[in-house]
Amino acid sequence: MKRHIETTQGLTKNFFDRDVKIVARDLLGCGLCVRSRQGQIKRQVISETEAYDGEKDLACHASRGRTARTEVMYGPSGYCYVYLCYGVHWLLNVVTGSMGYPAAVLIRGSQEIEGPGRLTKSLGVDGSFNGSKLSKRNRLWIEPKEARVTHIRSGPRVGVDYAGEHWAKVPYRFWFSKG
DNA sequence: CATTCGATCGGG
DNA sequence: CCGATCGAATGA
Repeated sequence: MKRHIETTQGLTKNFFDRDVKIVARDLLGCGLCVRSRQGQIKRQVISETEAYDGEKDLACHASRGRTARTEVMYGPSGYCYVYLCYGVHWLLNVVTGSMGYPAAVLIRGSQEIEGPGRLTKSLGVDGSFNGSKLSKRNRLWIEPKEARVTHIRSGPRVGVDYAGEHWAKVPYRFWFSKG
């Protein structure tokens, strides 16, 4: 009998408790869901992600150590790291891996909406979700992919040219196309 | 304090 | 191509 727990509670800790690159790939095709206070549910199929992998990763916010902002990334996996970018856009990340190891996946886009800032705006995700656990109870969760995602591509992350020769070019950006 | 600079977006 | 816009990080 197929367990019903995944579709009722969304992805759980064992999913996020893995290497951030694996999680970033595996999130492609999954459903990012938000329930408004009025009870309306919006669902977007994740189509593009980026992995930020620990203090050694010069593009990762945690590369400058533990601060009030990066604290969430050091905590347990499955929690949201939401921060304001360029003073305008809220960007949504999901903490992954072991407790104490700062890593997170940036959700960059869905099949309908391209762009990390546009996606959060459309879903109504803002800083108030920072530090919250992904769960239906907290109005933000991710459902497992329904179909197998093929044609996964990878390449350098966006906007991290400052991160040095290696980390600026490492292929930690993942996306898939319908082709 | 003062200054710099982004994991971006939309408009011209 | 460029300006908007603001908080985190850095340095004096």
